[in-house]
Amino acid sequence: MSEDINTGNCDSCIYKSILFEGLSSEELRIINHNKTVRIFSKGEYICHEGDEIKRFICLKEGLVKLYREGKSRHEHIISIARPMDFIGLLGIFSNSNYLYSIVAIEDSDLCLIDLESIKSIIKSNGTFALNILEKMSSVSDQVLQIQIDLAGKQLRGRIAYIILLFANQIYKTNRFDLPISRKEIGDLIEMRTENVIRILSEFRKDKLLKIEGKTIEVLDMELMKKISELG
Amino acid sequence: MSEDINTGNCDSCIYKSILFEGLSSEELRIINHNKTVRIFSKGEYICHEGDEIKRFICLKEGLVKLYREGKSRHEHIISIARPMDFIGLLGIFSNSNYLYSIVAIEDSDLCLIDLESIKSIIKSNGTFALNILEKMSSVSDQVLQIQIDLAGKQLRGRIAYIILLFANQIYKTNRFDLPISRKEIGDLIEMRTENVIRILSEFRKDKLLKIEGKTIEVLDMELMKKISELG
DNA sequence: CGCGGCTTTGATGTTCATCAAGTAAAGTGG
DNA sequence: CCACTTTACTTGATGAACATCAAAGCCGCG
Repeated sequence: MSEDINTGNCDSCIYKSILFEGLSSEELRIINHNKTVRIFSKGEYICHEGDEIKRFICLKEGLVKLYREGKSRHEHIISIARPMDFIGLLGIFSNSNYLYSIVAIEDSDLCLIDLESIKSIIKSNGTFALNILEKMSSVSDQVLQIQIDLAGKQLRGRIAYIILLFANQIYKTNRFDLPISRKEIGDLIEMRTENVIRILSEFRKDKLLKIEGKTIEVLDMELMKKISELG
Repeated sequence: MSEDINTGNCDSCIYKSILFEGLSSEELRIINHNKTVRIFSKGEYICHEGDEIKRFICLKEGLVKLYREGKSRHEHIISIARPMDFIGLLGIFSNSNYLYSIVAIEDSDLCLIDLESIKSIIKSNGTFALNILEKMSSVSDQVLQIQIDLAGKQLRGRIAYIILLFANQIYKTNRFDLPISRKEIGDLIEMRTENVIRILSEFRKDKLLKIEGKTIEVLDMELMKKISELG
């Protein structure tokens, strides 16, 4: 990783006040000296399923997908994560190797912090420990919640659910550019590409959505919510 | 809860060496004074979806199911948990109220520890904090893993998966009594009761299983594994 | 310019939920 | 303890939902 850089100190980091609040200057120094900051290009792997977990992954800017290769079938996307989603916490304290791969789906700005340093600070700083605990609990909840929500729905409901997730959670606007392909949507909500397309077309014909390539606009938010909930 | 009791000190508890190892005698005293030990009968609720989370739930003996009421559909069982599964850790640090209900499906021996006491010890004891972190990471992983595994399978594969989970993970024997009804199996792996029965019958006809009411015996473990993986 | 991956639509068959109907088992009240 | 009610279990038939197959247009990239 010759292109690794270590610029800026943690004072200017968005995570300073959220994750590292209350750390002593010595603890911050440890973090600062054991981190790597780097931009990952769209499509680049941040970690591979099976790799040893050595660093705590912090997404500062961008968008990533976290997925697992199915043994029998195609890949299954577990989560699309933004900064502040703390997706890097998933499973890192119970496994020595990653159970999934993480790939940048937009150019992304990452901070990789040595995991042993994090652990040593957890041991010495209870407030930090509780903070990490809360974040981990939260990210696990969120990811699990989505899996459970999707499990009970049929295709139209799943598409509505994921469209709303992009519109309300990720981009916070009715009109946005899908960051992933139709095929990847299928991998995310467990359905065939053809059916993703078919149902998007149906929603277009029913004036629920306006679709231009990757650009989606939600026209009837209320009906969309109903389909998502009941579907 | 007039029947609450607080018998035995933590020294004789199965969790002593696993969860509370390294606690000072003062910390153990806090736990001991802020816990409630009680037997919950089969069918009894341990917590309800929506209840405020006040206590850390420790399953000492027995079997519980953790589930969520679907808004539109029937209930969805998230996990069947034994002692040592640390199911009580799911979501308790990120929510003030339970996202699910927990019910005893066998007579179960529980220890309920005041959550604030646990949190205060986390703050003062880093090793304990890291220990909790590992257990939480582990239980989240396990639960999520099952949801993801099931998502990609069709009915025969799901039934095989859940039968193997009971045989290998929970009871660790080829022959066991199902602790839940056919309907509950359906709620656990997201399929209709009728199809649970139908596929169990198929497996019986194909000499994969021997079935007598609730008693199940796996006759062909290898083929079962294949169906589970490929299904 | 041609190749491969993404997108789209249509046709077809499989998988599964739903409906229906009946038997067995388990709890309930007199 | 027995009639009664309810709940669990089981099988078959039917249609809806969905995967799969096929074919063609599109787009970006070497």
